[in-house]
Amino acid sequence: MARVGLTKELVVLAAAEIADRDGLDALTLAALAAALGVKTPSLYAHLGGLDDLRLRLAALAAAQLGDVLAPAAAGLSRGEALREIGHVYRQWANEHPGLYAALQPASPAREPAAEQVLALVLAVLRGYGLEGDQAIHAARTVRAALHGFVTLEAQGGFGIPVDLGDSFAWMLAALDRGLASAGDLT
Amino acid sequence: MARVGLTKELVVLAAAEIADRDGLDALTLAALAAALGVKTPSLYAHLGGLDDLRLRLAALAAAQLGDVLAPAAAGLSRGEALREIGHVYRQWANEHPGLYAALQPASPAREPAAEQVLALVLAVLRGYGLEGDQAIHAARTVRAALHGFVTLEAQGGFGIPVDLGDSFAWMLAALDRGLASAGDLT
DNA sequence: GGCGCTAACCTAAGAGCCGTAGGAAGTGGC
DNA sequence: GCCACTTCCTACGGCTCTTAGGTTAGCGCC
Repeated sequence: MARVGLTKELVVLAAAEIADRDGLDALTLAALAAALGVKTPSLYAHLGGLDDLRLRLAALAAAQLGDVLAPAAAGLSRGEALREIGHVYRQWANEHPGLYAALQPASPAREPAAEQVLALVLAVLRGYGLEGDQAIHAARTVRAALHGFVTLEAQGGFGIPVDLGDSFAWMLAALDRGLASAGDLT
Repeated sequence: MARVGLTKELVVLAAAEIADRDGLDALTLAALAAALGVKTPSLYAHLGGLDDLRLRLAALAAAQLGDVLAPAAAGLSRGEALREIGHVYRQWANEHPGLYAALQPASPAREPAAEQVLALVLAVLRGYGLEGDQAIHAARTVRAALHGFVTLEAQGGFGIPVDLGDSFAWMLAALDRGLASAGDLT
């Protein structure tokens, strides 16, 4: 019986590929096992099951997203930083639809990366003069807008034939103005 | 064999109740049949199957959401209208998590209601002086923010103990300022 | 009032999914 | 060379949706 030589890492990476290529729903243990040249039960040597796989995938996704976002805003401030973060976020989500979908629902597995991203966003918001609860409200606003846009885009939720890149840039500009005026109000 | 006397409408309403109470994932044909006091295959007399049920649920959800949104902004303009629409949207989504989830992914079934809501939003945006592509960008911005916030809230994606209602109101205010300044720029 | 048709409901069965149990075979340490 | 460990297997159970085919309840019509 030819051994394939799987490891947890290989299994999760293969799962990520399936999720990104065929959609998160198409990621079944049967499909994953087939992609690895193995029978389904063999996966249980490396995984605790489907739920465990999903958690690992969420952790991988959170780490990857954190890694691409971390350097995005370096040396930039306010509008430029927001725009850069937004575009990197959207690009990563578009390139990794399966992994992005795996981030929901929130799970403890992505806590560390989530805090990293939050810290990054809060740093940018300080440039707008936003701190304390104001900064939390603003961070949630930015996150909701980015997540909402990217999610709707992935599902084909935007029907009208107007360029999505333009709309996204417009949204980031509007957010910039909204955050700037919030900072001025304090 | 006591007949239950099902109709398509009753079946879909029962499905909506299950989805809102137990989550959309818990809505299986077996669970639905059990709730109706019937065996699973009997549902196929009223439905085309699980996919068909989901489409009908999406249509029901779109119609309901359209109905609560339609009168929300009556007689109001700009900031007030945006705030009112936002709060009604969030409240409905919070009260009907299963139905709200059934709206995704986009399906032809919700087209009519979607256009109704879009027209409503565009009318509000005209108050900001936004028309044409600008209005489309703005409508997408508003939709992304609302959808993102509500979705993250439903999944418990906001971890920090700062009041969510305050954050939502803050977001709507920031959107108002962002849209207002966009109108000024034209 | 009784017949027949429609449709609502059933049982049975098949394919696919996840997950568990228990056994065989390859691989590294002594 | 042998033993222990790990990987991988077959076999099975229970759940899902779905189809096929048969039975029965109730309404319209003669």
